[in-house]
Amino acid sequence: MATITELEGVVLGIVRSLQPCTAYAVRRQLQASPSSHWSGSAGSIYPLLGRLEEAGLVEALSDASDGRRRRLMTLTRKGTAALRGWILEAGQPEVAANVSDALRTRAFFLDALTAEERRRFVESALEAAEAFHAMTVEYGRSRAEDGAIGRLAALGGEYAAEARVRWLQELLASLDDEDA
Amino acid sequence: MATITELEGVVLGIVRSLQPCTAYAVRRQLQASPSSHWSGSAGSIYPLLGRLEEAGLVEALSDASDGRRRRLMTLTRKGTAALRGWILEAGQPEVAANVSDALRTRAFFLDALTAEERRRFVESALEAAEAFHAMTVEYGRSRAEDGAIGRLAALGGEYAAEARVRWLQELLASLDDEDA
DNA sequence: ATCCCCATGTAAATTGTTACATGATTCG
DNA sequence: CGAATCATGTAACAATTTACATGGGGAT
Repeated sequence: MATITELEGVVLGIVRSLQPCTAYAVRRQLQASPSSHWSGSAGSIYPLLGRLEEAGLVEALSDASDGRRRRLMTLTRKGTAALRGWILEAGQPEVAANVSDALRTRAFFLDALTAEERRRFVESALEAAEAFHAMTVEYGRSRAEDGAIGRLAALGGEYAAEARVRWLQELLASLDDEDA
Repeated sequence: MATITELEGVVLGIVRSLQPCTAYAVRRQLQASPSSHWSGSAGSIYPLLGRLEEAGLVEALSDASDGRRRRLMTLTRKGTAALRGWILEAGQPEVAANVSDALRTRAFFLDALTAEERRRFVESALEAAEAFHAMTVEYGRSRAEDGAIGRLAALGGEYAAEARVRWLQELLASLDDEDA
């Protein structure tokens, strides 16, 4: 069972939760996520689903009953197994280490700025982080409708967003100390 | 000033903090990060620094005084400006939304698993998340030597890792409730 | 009618990964 | 003297982004 990529895992998971569904519905779901890590562009999703189909992980059923041509996707048994395998990789150190945060990344280079710019950075980053946190909360609410697991999964994003706000507040406070 | 990519920003920042330094030193710095988001492979860094050089953001000084041929990189004034511009993008919503976490991503699809598998997922994920948290703490200690800003930046990663552990502990507890 | 959403795709360009290739130095 | 580390690169491949191209349905 050739290992699948992150995006492939996500797409399998979305297809399973919506099946039978169109590629377009998968894209919308991706775009609804507060994280912009994947664009959910047509150029990524259609070729990707084509690969999954060729590999026998999803099956498509063409339908044009209402004039609109569609391809309705479903996971095959093999696809379900691949999805489960991918989820259960979670114990591997590489998976736990696969994190990123563009805001935090920038903070590592703060000494390239003047004290004034630094303050501007932290203030605007804090604002953006708070707005993002609000988005994760909103997203959690929408996910809660899909059951307990959806809510719990979204909670992880809320906690992370919350932690980032707290961190930036402390950064701001320590800049104040510096000035004093 | 054409906007630069995330990895380009990071590389500019690292070069600035170590300059004059080799591409190899930049790679090591990237690889020392607890996050595996970028591999810091030769295949990414050498071409990237080539592009930055061509764009006039970094300058290279060839040196082979001790027999080992090296190219010592320095930021140009233009490179410093680009770095500052990149850092100060932090207020934009897209930057704050540019986050990812492979562990959390998988949790969204937990209902594809049986109750038993779910428990296995959370237990192994928690273990991996704790190990990762320990790595961030260790990393923070090493960064602290480079001054207050380095320590504060690393703290963001620690908080995020901490929040993830907390979240998984709650997930585990809610699975227990479910079983009972 | 016109605009927005549904729906499917392709093409070019960029970016990054793995693997390969080479060679000098340093440490045990 | 052999292994690890320093050091620089390239080649083939994979994956994704942006932009383009097309068309039907439903609402105002």
